[in-house]
Amino acid sequence: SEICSSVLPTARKPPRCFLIEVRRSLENMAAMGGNQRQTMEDAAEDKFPEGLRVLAVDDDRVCLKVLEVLLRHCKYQPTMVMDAKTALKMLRAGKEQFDLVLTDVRMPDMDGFKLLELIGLEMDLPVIMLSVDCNKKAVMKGINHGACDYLMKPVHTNELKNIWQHVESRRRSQAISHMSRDNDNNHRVHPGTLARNKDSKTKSNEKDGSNENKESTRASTTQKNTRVKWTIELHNKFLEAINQIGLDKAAPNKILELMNVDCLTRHNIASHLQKYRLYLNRVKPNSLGDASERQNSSMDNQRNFMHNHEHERWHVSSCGIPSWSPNYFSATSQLGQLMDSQSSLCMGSLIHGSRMSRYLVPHTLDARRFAGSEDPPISLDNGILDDIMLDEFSSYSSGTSYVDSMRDKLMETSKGKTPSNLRSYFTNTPSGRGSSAPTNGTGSTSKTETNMFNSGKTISTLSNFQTDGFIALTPMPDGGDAAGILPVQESMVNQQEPNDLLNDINAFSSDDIANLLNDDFIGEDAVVDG
DNA sequence: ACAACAATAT
DNA sequence: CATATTGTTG
Repeated sequence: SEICSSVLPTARKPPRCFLIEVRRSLENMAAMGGNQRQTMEDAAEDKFPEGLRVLAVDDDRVCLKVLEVLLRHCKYQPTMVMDAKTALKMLRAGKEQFDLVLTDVRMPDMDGFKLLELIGLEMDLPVIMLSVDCNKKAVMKGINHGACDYLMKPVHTNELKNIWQHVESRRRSQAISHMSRDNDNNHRVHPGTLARNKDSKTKSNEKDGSNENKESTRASTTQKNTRVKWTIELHNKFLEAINQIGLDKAAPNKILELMNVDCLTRHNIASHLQKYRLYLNRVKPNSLGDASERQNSSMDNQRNFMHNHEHERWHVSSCGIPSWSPNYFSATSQLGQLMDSQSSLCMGSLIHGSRMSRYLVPHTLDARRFAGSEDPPISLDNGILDDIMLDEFSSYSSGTSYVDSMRDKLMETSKGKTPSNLRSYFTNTPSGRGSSAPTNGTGSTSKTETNMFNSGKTISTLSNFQTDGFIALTPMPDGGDAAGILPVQESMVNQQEPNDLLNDINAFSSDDIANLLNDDFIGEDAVVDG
């Protein structure tokens, strides 16, 4: 009970027989995964923290040595590694099992945060950060990235003595989820007494037994249930496949073949396809049009299809942008299809245009490639986007940057349709920012954009800016609407996805907002790491 | 509590 | 394979 109260103070309300159940689950787990865990649970749970398998990473020899000594002093079973990549390799190889990872933050090559992130993506392991840097921002970064603790460097034994709690806590939450499933089964199949159930379990009976085996093996490998993240990239492949086959003929297996992505199964695709079809129905409930029409418009729809997804990591991550609930968009969608198709772009572009992209890597697939290639973790397969990215990073201030040209185009096409003061937004730099800032160009663009579309409303402060402005991007109250933008797309892009350009425009604005917010609210360059 | 997503069951 | 249900997450 002591543990319960200290480790799980905020846990969801515990089921009735919480303690009993937890204990039972733990016993089960120990029994099942015995091969791998013999070291402890099996033997005696009371001296649990002993032998905790800790993987410690630090590039500094001395620190590492000290750490090792301390860890041993705590009777853990430490494995020391000098760099993150090796650590990752070991974890991936899965040859040795670990209960916890302890990593320094500042390391050459791959830093602790990256390691943390990859571990979070690929496996279910508590990670504790170590650093001399005790400023709040750094700590927050660690926490945001999913670290379960952040210890200041020089580390003391007392601190290390406690780290096992994280392991236990995690294990426990696993146990709880198993437990609830067990409960369900029990209630459904035979509402017998607890004792009886326990008996039946030890006998390892047919149905329940197999189930549990599956679960426990999975749990014992410490691999997460591979949950596929349908990133933009993946989804694009998916769409490509569907377009080749034809929506009506598209079936999971065929799609799988065409997509040629090794981390996907037929089921994954089936699931996604299901969601996709539901989505299409939602957007176009009465689409009785012929195939070709459907194809074309599906192109549009597909863009917004993805936009609900990846927000989980996204808002947590760099830039400190407040999260826009994806629902925000859908909730407002009474405004109609037009908005529907455009609003999505915002989200999509957020993902494309900003550094966030690195969170969107389909995990199993290319964590490897990802880890190997240092800088831009993914290459967006779309040429335009690459260009944008380049522009974004290399030629901000140049007079011929993409931004500038876009601004010009926008100016041109929107002449006369927008209030006269619009022009000033294009030419003047936003008041808050120094005119020498490299992001200047984009800054003004975004401001322009939002203001343009918002011309009817008032945006008085930046804080309104981020929400109001974004929504305002889409619904254009009068006939002036997209007309100002679409022609531009056509003239500049001859790709199959004219919306990409629009997308990219938004990408800038989103990124800008990020920057603006950063500068104005956070003051320093937030969490963005090189 | 709820919605969206993805896995899993039918 | 399509569809329904379940589990997980934010």
